Parts: sequence; structure tokens; C-alpha cells
Amino acid sequence: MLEILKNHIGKIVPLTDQEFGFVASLFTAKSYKKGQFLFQEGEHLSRHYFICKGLLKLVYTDSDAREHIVGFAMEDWWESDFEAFYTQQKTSMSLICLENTDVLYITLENYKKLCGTLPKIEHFFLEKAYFGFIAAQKRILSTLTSNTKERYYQLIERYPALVQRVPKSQLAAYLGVSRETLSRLSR
Amino acid sequence: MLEILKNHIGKIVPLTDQEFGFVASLFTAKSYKKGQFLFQEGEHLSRHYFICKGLLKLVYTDSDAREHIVGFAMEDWWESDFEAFYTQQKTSMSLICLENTDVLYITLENYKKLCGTLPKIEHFFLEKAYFGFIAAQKRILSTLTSNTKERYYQLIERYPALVQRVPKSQLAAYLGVSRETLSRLSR
DNA sequence: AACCAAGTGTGATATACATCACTCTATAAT
DNA sequence: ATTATAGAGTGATGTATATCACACTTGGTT
Repeated sequence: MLEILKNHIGKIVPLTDQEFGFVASLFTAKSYKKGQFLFQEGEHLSRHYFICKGLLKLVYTDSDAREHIVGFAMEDWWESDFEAFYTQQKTSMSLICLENTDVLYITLENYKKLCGTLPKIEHFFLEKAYFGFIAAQKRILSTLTSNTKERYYQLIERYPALVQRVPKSQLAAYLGVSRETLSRLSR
Repeated sequence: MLEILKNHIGKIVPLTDQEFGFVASLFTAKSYKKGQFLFQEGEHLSRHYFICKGLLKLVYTDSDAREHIVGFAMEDWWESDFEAFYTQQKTSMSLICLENTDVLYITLENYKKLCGTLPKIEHFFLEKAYFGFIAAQKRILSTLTSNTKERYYQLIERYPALVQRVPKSQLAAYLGVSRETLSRLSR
């Protein structure tokens, strides 16, 4: 699993073996089964997750117990409740496995140590943050400019592998429409 | 105007006078009148803007010539078409003054020089990027969980000063509803 | 073989919102 | 003083989507 992380980081900031040895020493591997929670709404959260294998959903559950999917995460993605992690508040969302999943996680303490020691890694996370922000802005723009059908086809185009692996009811919860409406789209 | 920037950065990473002198040498001041474009869809963009005074909208215009407001920017905010700036593609959006506006801008070249020289500043931008991402994610969640009326009141609660200064038709273009629907909300 | 749960499709009805058309007001321009 | 213009309110109507109810398929479990 560490090899996956090394390749992933190396695409943006190449690291020497020694540097990566330090990075690796700050991560912990863990596996989860389909249906398990990595964290749950209202908990304290001290981990940022890198997904080596598997598929997850980041979920907000509203007062009527409806699930809204803030995002999916699969191989080579980072995920967490970022506000809760970074500002050390209680989580407002849950991270749940849609498939059996292997992750590497880093604690906030180690994250700070890492960025303080290796500026290259801070640059790596900055780049990740920029592209996360850009992707979020595109999703907002998509809801402003497009109807449900268009948004669904944009999703297929943008993340074809994801759409194959996720039930349509879950895609509906991501797009913000009912599963019935999504089911009727192609007519 | 430089004093505003110094205070702004200093809230996250305190700088010595010498350090800030270097920062300041890489920014350029410029003023715009209400209605002017800082940049326009389809242009090349090499500047990242810090708003010292004024109010702007970041706009995407669709194929039917409808304006969709991706975001507003006012005092103490940073704005640009971030993807275009950072990856040096053509802009897909326009940045337009809603009031007379004073900005400080930094070019991509100077931005890279700055981050390469002063790791503290890279940390500053990382923090800005994180909070930008968190805010975008909250806006997405707001569209998933809430109806128009709720989203409008969330906007008022979150940015009361902004709502005072922006015409309701523009708020409608930000919320993604027609101005008529926004006008009928309170009934 | 029988049963159960998850995922999906679809009909009927209700509702939120868009759209078009018109009006009114306040402010700026002539 | 008169005329534009921007912003905002509102009535009538059409449409996209939510909601409720039920049926069907599939793969796993007893």
C-alpha cells in the first residue's frame, strides 16, 4: 500500500527514498468492510484518509434522516471531513464504505509534523487543495447551469468508472434528485 | 492598500517587515469602476486578485447568454478564475465590478517566486485553499439539503453585509433561481 | 426450493419553480 | 421638468421534479 502512496505523491513532488521513508513512518494502514463507517457524524476526527483500494461515500444525514452524498472517494483519492479534521471540531458528516476498502491514514499531529519538516509535502497538499476547490466550484456551476439529465451525463463523462460501481440510488443522492427521477431520465 | 494586505496575511502567518517588503514588491495596485471587467471569459489570465475595497462578481455566461454567479468577492477576499490562473488555460468565467473596486494583484510568475522563497506564504495560501474548499462544499451541501427559501436565509445569515450591497436579481443568479421566485419567497 | 433484501422501474398526483407579461418605484440623464 | 433605466413585485400558466404506491428482478441466505 505504501508503494501506491509513493507513486501518488511522486506524480506531483518527487521524493527521495529517505524522504519517503519519513513520510511512510507517519501513516497507518487499515482495512474496512463494505458498510463500515470510517467515522460517523458527531464524532471527533483526527485522521485524514488516503484510499489505496475500495470505494466510499461521504454522507450528510439531515434531520429527516435523509442521506445526502457530499462526495465519493475511490483509489488514489484523499477523503475526510476536512473542516472537522483541520479545525478539530466534531464531524458533521460520515464516511462509509460502499466496498471493502484499504486506506492509509495520517493523524493531524503527524500531518503538522510532516508539513513542518518537508515543505515539498505542504506544496503537494496545496496542489490537492486547489484541485479540490476547482472541482467543487465546477460542481456548483453544474447545478447552476444544467438540469438533472445534463448533470447526470456530465457525471458519467467525468467519472465513468465511478458510475459503474455505484448504485443509481446513490448517484441520485449525489446529484440531489430522487431515485425515481433519475430512473426516468432516459425517456 | 499594502497595509490591508499585511494585516490580512499577518492574521495567519506573521511576517517581519523585511519579509513583507519582499511580498509587497511582488504585488501591483489597480483600481476599477463599477461595471468594468477585471478579466473576461476566453481571455488568458495571469493575475490573482486581492480585493482591498469594493465588490465583484465571478460570472459564468452560458450558451443562452444567461449569467450564473459562481461567487462574490469583497474586502479581504481573494478572487480569480483559479483553474485558468493556476493551469494557464483560457478563462471560462468573467470577473466584474459591482462597485468601484481597488485591488492588489500578483502574477503567476511572482506567485511562484513568492511561494518558492517564503514557505510561510505557501502555508498561508494552503490555509486559504482549505477554507475555500470547505466553503464550496458547504454551498454544495446547502443545495442538496435545502429549498430556495432556506438557502436564501442561510445566505443572509452567512454573509449579511453582502446581501445589503448586492441587488436581489444578482443574489438569485447566485442561488440558482429566477429573480421572480426570490421576490415571492417571503409569502 | 423457498425466502428475503437491495436495487430498480413506473404510474398517479401534488408542488415548487420557471417563464412571460405587465406594473410600479426610485434614481440618473437629458 | 421630462425621460430613460435599473430594480423589484406580482398574476397566470406550463413544466420538472418530489412523493407515494406498487411491481419486478437478482443474488444471497436459510
